Amino acid sequence: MASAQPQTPSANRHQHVSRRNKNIPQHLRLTGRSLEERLRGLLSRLGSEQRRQMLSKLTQAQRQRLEQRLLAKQCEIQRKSWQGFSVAACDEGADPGMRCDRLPSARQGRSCEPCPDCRAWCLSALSVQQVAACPQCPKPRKLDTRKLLKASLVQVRGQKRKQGVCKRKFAGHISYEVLCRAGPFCLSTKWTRSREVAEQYAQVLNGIRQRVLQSDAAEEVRFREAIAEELRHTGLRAREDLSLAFVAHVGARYWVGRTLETPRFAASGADLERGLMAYRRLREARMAVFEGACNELSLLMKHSPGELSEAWQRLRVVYLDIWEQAGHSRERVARRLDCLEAKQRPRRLQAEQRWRARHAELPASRNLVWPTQVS
DNA sequence: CGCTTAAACAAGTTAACGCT
DNA sequence: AGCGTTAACTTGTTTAAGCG
Repeated sequence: MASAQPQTPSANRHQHVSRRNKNIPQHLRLTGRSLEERLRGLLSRLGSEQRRQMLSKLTQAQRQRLEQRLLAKQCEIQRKSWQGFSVAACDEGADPGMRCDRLPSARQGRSCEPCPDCRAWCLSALSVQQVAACPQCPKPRKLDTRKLLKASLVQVRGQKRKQGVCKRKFAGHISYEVLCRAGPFCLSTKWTRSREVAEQYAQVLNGIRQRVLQSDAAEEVRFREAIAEELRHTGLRAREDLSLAFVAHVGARYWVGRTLETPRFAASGADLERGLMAYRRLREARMAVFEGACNELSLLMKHSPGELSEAWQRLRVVYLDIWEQAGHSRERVARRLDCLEAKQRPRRLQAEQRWRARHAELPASRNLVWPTQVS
């Protein structure tokens, strides 16, 4: 029977929570104003199935309040992250010597899509549609995952992001490194504990990148000139101030499932020239076959397996030479290549089988000649 | 349009070095 | 020797774009 005493909304809520608590073990029961904090802690310790069970026992109001807290926290992390710094998702109270982990992502089993406005990820145990409770995105919406992902990407592309500043934790100290891609070259600076210094480095690297992208000269020429011009402009020294270094990449997906990179070279003096020479040699070897975006089958439409194999042998030898000349063990690098090749082999063989099947279906006139064009 | 890759981006790992 | 620090890789993820 209902009490004769008039109850405030909060008293009502409290009684509701208490009824729900009957289904929950004593040590997990939730009461009073510490509800969200305790829930957050508990949920982080539970497995996914237990978490689901736990959440099913909560009231709508409890769930909403919890979600608001969680989303607000996630939004904060994401906001910082998208402002340009990679912010660790670790707890503030974690061991200062611990490395920080990346935020969970789709390929690691993320089961919901990001909020398109604040890019927060809701917990997998919570309903995707509850994203509407996010304080950053007050509009309730039914989530169409495809549209949603597209919208979020547009949003991010529209934002001006400070890219390339990597934040790391070394035994309690935060350090920053700046990385920047300029065409096939990946520039990096030394580590610094100062965020301001890192931002300054990022500006320099971004300046180099812009100059590389704007120039019409040959890749190596514009890279060399961009570094020189930007350093002249800023008054910084490549080696002394930035420890500026770079690696260059060439595609080798068909053979090893990924790009090949040169060893790391200092981006100044003779080392810069050695690095550019290494890249030139790799590039020349790679240019023997088509370089554009294509899958294994498309590549086989342009070159025979024999041609591709020959091209790979040349590229491989050049790659090993470059690493050996840079002071690395040829055997060790070769072993790594072998390992990558072995991983990629089934995929390559499957493509060759598919190609043979398709090749057999083509009219005889199209079977006779291999396209030799390399663009 | 869906699939695939190269390019770009970001973070993890290892090992060497210097300091106490 | 043990520990902190960081250079030098190494690997995973996302984005942009080509192709059937």
